[in-house]
Parts: sequence; C-alpha cells; structure tokens
Amino acid sequence: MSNLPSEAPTVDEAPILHVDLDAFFASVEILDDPSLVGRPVAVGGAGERGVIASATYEARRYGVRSGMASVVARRRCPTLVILPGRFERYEEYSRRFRAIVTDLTPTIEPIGLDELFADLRGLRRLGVKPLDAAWELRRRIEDELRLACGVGLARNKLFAKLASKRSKPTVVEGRVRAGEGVVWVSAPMERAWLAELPVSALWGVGPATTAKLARLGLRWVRDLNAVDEATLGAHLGPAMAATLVAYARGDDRREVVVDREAKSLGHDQTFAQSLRGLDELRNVLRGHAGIVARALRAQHQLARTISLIVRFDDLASVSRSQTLSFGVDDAVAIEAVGLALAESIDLRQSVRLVGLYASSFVERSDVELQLSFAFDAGTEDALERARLTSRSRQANYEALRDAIDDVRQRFGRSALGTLADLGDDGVDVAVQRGRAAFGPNDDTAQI
DNA sequence: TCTGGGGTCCTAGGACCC
DNA sequence: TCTGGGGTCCTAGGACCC
Repeated sequence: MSNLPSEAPTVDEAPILHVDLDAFFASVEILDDPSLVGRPVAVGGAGERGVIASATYEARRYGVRSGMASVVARRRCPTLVILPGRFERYEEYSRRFRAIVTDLTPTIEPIGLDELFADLRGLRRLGVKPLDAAWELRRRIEDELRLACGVGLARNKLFAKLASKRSKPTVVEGRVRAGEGVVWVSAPMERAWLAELPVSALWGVGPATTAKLARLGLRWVRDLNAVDEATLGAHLGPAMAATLVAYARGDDRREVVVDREAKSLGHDQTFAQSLRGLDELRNVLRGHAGIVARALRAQHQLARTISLIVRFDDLASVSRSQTLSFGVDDAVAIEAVGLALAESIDLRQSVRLVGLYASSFVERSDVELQLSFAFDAGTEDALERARLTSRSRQANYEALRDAIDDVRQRFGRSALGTLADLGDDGVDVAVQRGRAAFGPNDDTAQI
C-alpha cells in the first residue's frame, strides 16, 4: 500500500490520527519476561471457558486471534503460552502511552487501553506536519515503552482507524509480514478504499449486522451506496441505517471527545463450573457488590441504578435493573438490591455468568463535600470516615429500606423471602447486615 | 470452534405527566 | 366521560467495541 499522493498532508488534510498498540497485553508480558521472546504468547482465560484477549504475531501465525475461545487457540497452537493478564500493569503502560501522545496534543480520546484517537487541528498554527508527528510518536513509543504500534492519519475517525489497521503487520501463509507503521488515507483514495471493503470492516458492524446485511444482498461497503436509507432502517433501525449510509459515502462526523465520562461500571464473572440456584448466587453477589461499591467510591460516584445480568449455560441471558430515587455506593445496599433482583429471576437453569452493574451516576452534593472537609482529616482513612459519616449512616439505612420497598412493590413481598428467612422480615435482616458492616453503636435501630 | 470482562449505544414498550 | 399527542423516565434486550 503506498501513500500516494506523495505530497505530505497538512493538518487540514489529515486532522485525525489513530494509534493502536500491537498485541498490547501479550507484548507487555514479553517485556516483563524475556524468556517468552519468540514463543507464541497470548493473554486470556486458560480454562475451558476462557477467551483470548491478546495474541502476539508469533501466535497469530498459527491462526490464534483475540476473541477466540482458548480451547480453540490451543488446538491451533499446542505450544501457546496463555497468561492470565495483569491489568494494573497494562494500565501503567497505557498511562505512559497516553502521556506520550499528550505531549503532541491534549486532544486525545482513548478507546480501551491500547488505542486512541487524536485531533491535530489544534496544532495548525505550530506548523506540525501530520506524517512527521506520526513517525515521531511511533519512535517514542518504541524507544520509551519498547512497544510497536500502527498509526493512521485521515480526514475523519472512520478512515484514520482503517488506516492504522492497514499499517499493521500481517500474517500471510503463516509468515509475519512487517507493516508500514504509518498510513495516510488521502481524500482521493478514500473511495477506492471503501469500494474494496466488506461491510464488516465498518465500525459498528458485527456478526449480527453482517448477517442481516447479507440477507439483503449487501456484502460490500459499495453495496450500501445503492440502498435506500429508509429501507435499511426498517431492518437495522434508523440510527444504524443513517450511520452506515454515511460511512459508505466516507462521511463520519464523530468528533474526538476528550474526557468522556463513564456512564456505568460493574463486574461480572464467568464460572468454570456453573452455579445452581439462589444460594450459590448469594456469595457471588456479595463479592460483586463489594467490588462495585469500592469502584464507585474510588471514583467518588453514587449510582442510582443497579443491574443484574445472569447468563445461563445455553448462553441466553436475562437482566433485571432497579433505579432508586437516590444514589448508593455501599456494598450492603448494592448487595440487597442485587439479591432482590436475583430473586425475580427463574434460576432453574444453571448459571455460567453473574454480573452486577451500577449506572445513572449522580454527583455527591456540595453539602456532603463540605461536611466531609469539615473533618479536616490528614489521612485517606480519616477522609473516608468523614465521607461515610457525612453521608450519614442513617441515610444508608433509609436507602436500603427504600430499595427493599421498591423491589417488593415490583416483585411482591416474597421477592425478599431468603433475606427474611434469617429474621422475621427482610428489612430487619437488612438492618442486621448493615449493623454488621457499620458497627452496632449507631442510631439506626428505629428502622 | 466456541465464545471473557470492561464498557457504550440503540430500541421498544410501558408508566406517567401535561 | 373518553380521548390524543408529546416528553421523560425506566426496564429489558440486543448488538457492538477493545
């Protein structure tokens, strides 16, 4: 692939840059353990239900790909080393990666840990040349992180991402062929690029949409140019139809969004051995609730909506959610809601995955912040105590009680049956749990 | 060949309010 | 007494991305 026309683009001709680190997780593992150099390495779950998250090019030679079931990967490559993944380490590298790009421009939008978009328009006046900047980024990432990457430059996000993909090494007949490293798609080349791409190359087109489009006889991006948007909308929904028709014309208005705020957080786990019945879910929910609560507190967020997802052995999944009139961030309340939601699900099938999520974030009120500062704590611990106290334990119990009332109203009193079997009534037991978590000598006995 | 764990966005239907 | 239409919020499910 050549970068014709050879005239280097200006910032206005190639304002969007996309960088994607090569085989990121697996590469970090090799940096930390040089004995792995030259061996096929992947990061992912090694168990029967594991999936490959990242694979080195050495592993890709054997047909190993990310997203592939580990069982399949091992079959294709019996010598594959599958490592469990150390996400804190990857986050560390990711921060350094972002810092290098931020030296070029602060206008970056990370997509996961290993890739990001940058908008170069702010550099117009500095006379920055996009190709030079791209090569310089690549050099610094190689020198300072010992990681390889591909960089794409284009008029918009759609082509910048396609370009970085094309800049990568490829595997041809079991051999790794080096990539170009940096690829620029000039405006005159855009149409030719699109014409040869399958629809699945477009952002947002996965297996399900690819199959739907195939049933409509649409296999190539160029096919989308001939189709009526309303007709497409009847099959894919108006938003997807509009997006695809625009992409097929090379039109992508998405901006690079700096500081995108998270809208949900959660934790889920797939079990090597499926769970059966509510009792087996109970412990899992407690653990998940603790993780979710800690994450919320770490981000100083309160969540109004708690959602539970259960996936059965046949991969069918169901979800339940409950929105409260107030935000919560404590494990006791989140667990109580999660448990009540679980009780509304038919659990006769065995369960392979349980997930608990928090969303509808609300800001802590200024009043609460002021209260917490009034404690003038010198340590993190004291600050945390202040936060807890400032929100008032009373409020926690009220939150719990109201949550339980809400759930009962929707699912009936029996929804809390197993909580109740520890006491006369679910509320009492919830309070007992609360007391266990917060200590006995507080003023909440009246609930 | 069989699908993880972190997320985002879209859709459709129902409840409720004006 | 019966009724419309629009807006907003919530819920459940589906699809997608890395």
